[in-house]
Amino acid sequence: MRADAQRNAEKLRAAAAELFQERGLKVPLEEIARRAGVSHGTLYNLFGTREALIDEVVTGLAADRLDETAEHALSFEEAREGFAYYVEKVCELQATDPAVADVVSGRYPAAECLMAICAQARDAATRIIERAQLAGAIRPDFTAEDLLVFFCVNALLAGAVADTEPDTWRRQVGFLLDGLNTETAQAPLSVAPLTSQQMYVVMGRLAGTP
Amino acid sequence: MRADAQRNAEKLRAAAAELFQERGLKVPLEEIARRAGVSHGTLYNLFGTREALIDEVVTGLAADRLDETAEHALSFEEAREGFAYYVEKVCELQATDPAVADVVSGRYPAAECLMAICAQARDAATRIIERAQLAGAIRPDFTAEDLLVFFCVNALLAGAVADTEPDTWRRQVGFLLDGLNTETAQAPLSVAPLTSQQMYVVMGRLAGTP
DNA sequence: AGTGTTCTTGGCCCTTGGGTCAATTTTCCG
DNA sequence: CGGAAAATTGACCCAAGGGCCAAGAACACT
Repeated sequence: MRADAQRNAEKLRAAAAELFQERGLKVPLEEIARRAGVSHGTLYNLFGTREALIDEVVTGLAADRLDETAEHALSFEEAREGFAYYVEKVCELQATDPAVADVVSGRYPAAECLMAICAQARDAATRIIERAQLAGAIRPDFTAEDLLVFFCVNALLAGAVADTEPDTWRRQVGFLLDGLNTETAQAPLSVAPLTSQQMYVVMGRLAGTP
Repeated sequence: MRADAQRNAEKLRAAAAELFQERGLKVPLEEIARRAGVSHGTLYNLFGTREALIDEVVTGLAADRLDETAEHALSFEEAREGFAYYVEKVCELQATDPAVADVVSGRYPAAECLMAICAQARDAATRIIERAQLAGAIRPDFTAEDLLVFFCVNALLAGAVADTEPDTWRRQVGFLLDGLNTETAQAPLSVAPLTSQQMYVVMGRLAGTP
């Protein structure tokens, strides 16, 4: 790869990272090219698809913060508090960074690294949920799939309110957390939980991958 | 208005009602015209905008069923049961009829009748919630705005799962209902409820009216 | 039936965004 | 420095949808 191409790729990665964080992963490629100061043809030359570009920058965008959050959640003495922390913190990350919202929502299933991070989030959720359930802190019929679907939905809500009421999503999170307590009346759920595959399908549709 | 124009308008209303129920209020106008057997130019002639067309058919599409649901909810002896019935039933209507989902979500704020129905739903929600709160059945900090926002979010979820897992939304509804019980631990909410105006803005954005 | 009014038609333009490609420019290396 | 190889450019194409409008068809009144 020639030196100028190398430089352009770097500029594009930087511009993409910025714009992804500002406006989410579906920002027009053309704008990324513009911010990088190259023509959009060059972007297609160097990366080919949006997914490839995502894969090169998304780790730095989201993985670290998500991992940290999960780790910290598991370090709480009280499993319930750890769980509540995890849910709120992930939602907060989504609300403050559209790129994280899109990553957690598994938008762009064709982006391998993205989906890896998404799967990782699912695993972390499983561990945190199971720990809380073993401690008798949250209802036993709540699954990681339920939580990830909730995250997707929260991403939409948080995105919708970002510039006017940036914190309303916290109310819905509050209702959810209270609905998961073991003490709650807990009318048994009438519907089976989603499988992992079903969850990915649902998330894809929620994110609008037609 | 000439007789043929009258006939065409009727055919268009019928086609619109059908397609709105099948695919939601944002179905391409061009398809409505095609199903009605006229050119899309005619549709623009007779109605001008999508909103005008919506206004002429939406009452029949949604108002009756929503009213009935609210009325029935208020006829329960137990306020809590009435409330739970209302939430589940509205969500079910949304899940089985994309047009209802769009109406409740207040998509197309420019459509007067639509917004009237939406406001009516909000009033009904207020009455049902207040009754349940007076009976001590649900938490006092839950507002009609919270519920309408939840409905919007549910509309998105239900739409996303309609053809594969048409009932998953019931799980999230179950969590919400359990989260609203008065017995629940009820960590106080950290965020103020939305005002009515704010709610409409949020709903508009959720529905994707840019 | 004639004739003026009203409707319909379908082609055309606009916008957004993804994607392609021939011609041009830049780089690199002998 | 010169020329081959590599990269860049920006014009162009496509698709979906909304919307406009001049020409022609249908209607209705006399």
